[in-house]
Formats: sequence, C-alpha cells, structure tokens
Amino acid sequence: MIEDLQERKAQARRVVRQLKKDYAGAECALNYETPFQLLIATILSAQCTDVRVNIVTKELFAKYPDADSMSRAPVKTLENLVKTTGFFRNKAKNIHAASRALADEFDGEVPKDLATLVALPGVGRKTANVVLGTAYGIPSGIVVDTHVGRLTKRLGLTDKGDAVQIERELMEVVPKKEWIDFSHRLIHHGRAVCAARKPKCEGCHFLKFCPQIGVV
DNA sequence: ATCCCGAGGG
DNA sequence: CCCTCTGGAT
Repeated sequence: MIEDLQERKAQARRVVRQLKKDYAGAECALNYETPFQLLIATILSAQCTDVRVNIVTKELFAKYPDADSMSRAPVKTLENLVKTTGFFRNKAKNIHAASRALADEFDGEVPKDLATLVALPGVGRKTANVVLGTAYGIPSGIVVDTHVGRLTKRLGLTDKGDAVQIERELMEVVPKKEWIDFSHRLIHHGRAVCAARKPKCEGCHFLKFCPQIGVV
C-alpha cells in the first residue's frame, strides 16, 4: 500500500478520474424495479455472478414483487427459485425472513439507515451500502465487495484484508460525493479488465499509475 | 476461522 | 481439477 496519506489521496484522485473516463455510465448491474427488489437481488449476489442473479430474479420478482407477497411464499418454493445462485438454503431463509420483517415492521418499505438495514437477516454492510447508495442515493459508506477489495489493494489504496477495514481506509481518501459511483465503476473494471485470475494488464488505462506493473 | 453452496472458466 | 463470482452469520 502507499503509506503516505497525501500520496494515497493523490492516487485515489487518479483512480477516480480514470474511472470517470472509462466507466462514466457504469450503473448497478443487478436488475430491479424497487428498493425492495434491489435488496433481495443484492442478498442473492453473495458469491455469485450478477448475470446469474438476474436470471433468477426475473422469475422470482414476477411471482413475488414485494415484501408482503415474498413473506407469504413457502421457503421451499423460494429455495427452488434461487437454487442456482448457491448458498440457496441460507439465501431462501434470509429473503423470506427479511421480507417478513419488512412487511411486519416497516409496512413493506426498505429502511433508509444503515443500522436498521444491517439488523435484517442476511443483510451486512456491503448489502446495506448498495441499497442506500443505489436505491436511495445516500452515500452511507463505500461498497466493498470482492472486486473493490482486490482492485483497491492492487492500486495501493489499502493493504487490509477485512472488508470493514478496507472501507474505512477508502473513506479517508475518496471524496464522499464519489462513494456511490466509485464502487460500481471499480466493479465494472474488475470484471472487464482487472480480473482476479488473469488480469488484462496490456492496454489497461490504469497501468500508468498502477503499482502492480510487472507483478500481477 | 469456518460454514454455507451452485455454476462457469481455465 | 482448482479458482472465482457484487457475503453473511456463527
């Protein structure tokens, strides 16, 4: 990692600038129509590609578009609908319980604060930050998923392994108004270019300020 | 630290 | 076969 804070901020500015150039229109890749549906899709996205989540949610949301209907669905039915996303027993149980909590305690609406969201079953900081930022435009934190963790480490913005610690370090150097787009754009870059296994460093626009030259 | 878990790539 | 994919709960 880049040790000096000012230097790390400068690096963050370079990254943000390049992300804007290359991924200006980058949005959330999950399909949804309501904050509720984004919440469910994000829970399902754990250790699973967004493409597969979108395949599953098409049918899932057609049958159960809101918290009330999903809370009434048999868990077994939900298991079958989300099976191909992996962790299907946990995910089915969680989206059912979360839907019930939303229907019972929040009139089916998705809360707009981190603490309440994180209290929902199957919802951690990452999912809560996605919903707050993407559905409500509230920059409550920075979404740190597998892509954001990997890329910010390669770019020298952090050396931590824990998602919460990575988020804290990023919040120090990335301006708040950039938080929401920052993650989405990094994720796009992570998929298209800076992949985990075989990164396409040739032709990468971030190469000129990437500490990993000749390393990865 | 470990478990949950399926699909696709290499 | 092994690794990775928009993690969370215990």
